[in-house]
Amino acid sequence: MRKSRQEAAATRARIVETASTELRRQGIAGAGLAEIMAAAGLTHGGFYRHFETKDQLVAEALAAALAHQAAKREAERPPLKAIVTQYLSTAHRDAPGQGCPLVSLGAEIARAGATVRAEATSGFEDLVTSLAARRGDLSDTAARDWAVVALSTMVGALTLARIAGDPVLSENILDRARESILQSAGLDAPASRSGPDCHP
Amino acid sequence: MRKSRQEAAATRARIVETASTELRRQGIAGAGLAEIMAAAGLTHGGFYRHFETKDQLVAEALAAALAHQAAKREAERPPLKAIVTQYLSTAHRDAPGQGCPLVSLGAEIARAGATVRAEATSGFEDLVTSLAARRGDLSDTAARDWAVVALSTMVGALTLARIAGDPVLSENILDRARESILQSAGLDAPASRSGPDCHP
DNA sequence: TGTACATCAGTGAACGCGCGTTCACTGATGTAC
DNA sequence: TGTACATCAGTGAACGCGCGTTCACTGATGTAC
Repeated sequence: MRKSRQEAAATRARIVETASTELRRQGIAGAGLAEIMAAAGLTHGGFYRHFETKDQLVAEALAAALAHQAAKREAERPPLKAIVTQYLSTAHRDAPGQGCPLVSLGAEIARAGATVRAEATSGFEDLVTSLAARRGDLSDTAARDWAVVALSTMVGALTLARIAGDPVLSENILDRARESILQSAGLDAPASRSGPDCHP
Repeated sequence: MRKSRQEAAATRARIVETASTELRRQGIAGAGLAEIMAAAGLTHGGFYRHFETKDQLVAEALAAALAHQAAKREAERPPLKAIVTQYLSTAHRDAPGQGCPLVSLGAEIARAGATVRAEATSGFEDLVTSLAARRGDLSDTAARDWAVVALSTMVGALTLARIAGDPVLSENILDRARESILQSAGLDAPASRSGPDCHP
């Protein structure tokens, strides 16, 4: 049953990829190794041919999730407005398995070991840098300061939007956060809450 | 070994209180019933004299945590600046067991059942109302909109500050978020990053 | 007010279950000659 | 290039452990007369 080195490497990458989705979907404590391996089309016994512990897989899956999103930003080079709008969309809210791990795993990362936290911090820095780089109108320092606050708002709003049961409230949180960030970046006129037809 | 009704009610309240700390400290999945009961000075067998399931305890403990903080705001009536400053303090960051459950349990609440999410949503609304009520300079609608964004920033910044391993980075996140929120409320002059003595 | 009995808060042992981890085994791959 | 043997990716069963939950039991509390 031995597989070639190439196949084994592909299997390993598939486990990391599957884990990065399952962990974001169910949380670190909520996603079991047997479940992850089954989702990758394998039995759980083979896990330790590739990883030393679950913690190692968690760290690699988190890094993969962050790297995947960083690579996408690097390839597509979306403008600031697109990044913020996509982050604060209902699509992102409803697909935690493909979304930002800082939100889906936030509190669990904060409780995790140094390796996992270091990966998350590195991903945080990448995101801040990506946002700041799109504020050509500001000095580097001011751009970074702005980006730290913008990302905080994005992470908090997405967390709260996922908690809110009422869809109207949930969308309202996303909308207000998006408006505020875009406005603070000079990308959006202050919104008229009642729409263009409020005066008869 | 039977206890009086008064003692039993006190025991029940003690379990909820202990759980509200342990759950925030270790997460919903991370805090076991035996551990919570032991922390409350009891054996785990008696748990089901007071609660039907762990989920019921989680919902009550979450409600208790949120109600405790709301009662404190109601009693002390802190000004807006105090609320924001305390929320975004290193003390709050370093004491998740006593802190805002929307941060320590955020993603887990989002995955939880309707009861738990409804409690969290109600606590979120209370916080938004508390913040908005302190913006006498704005209309009700504008105040609420501002409060939703401010709370998003607070939740996100505290989450990220707990993830960051580097204490300098962690405090920087809290500081930038606090400055931004206070400035947007007209409570703080735009900070000079280099301090008052930068010019010799 | 005192007595007899039912209630039930809390204990401690046990339940089945799924967890992360280990291991004997299989058989195709990789290596040495 | 072909053969002999070592390696090891993946399987499937098993490990100990802690989980949420159940239960027989104890004895003080609450209730009925």
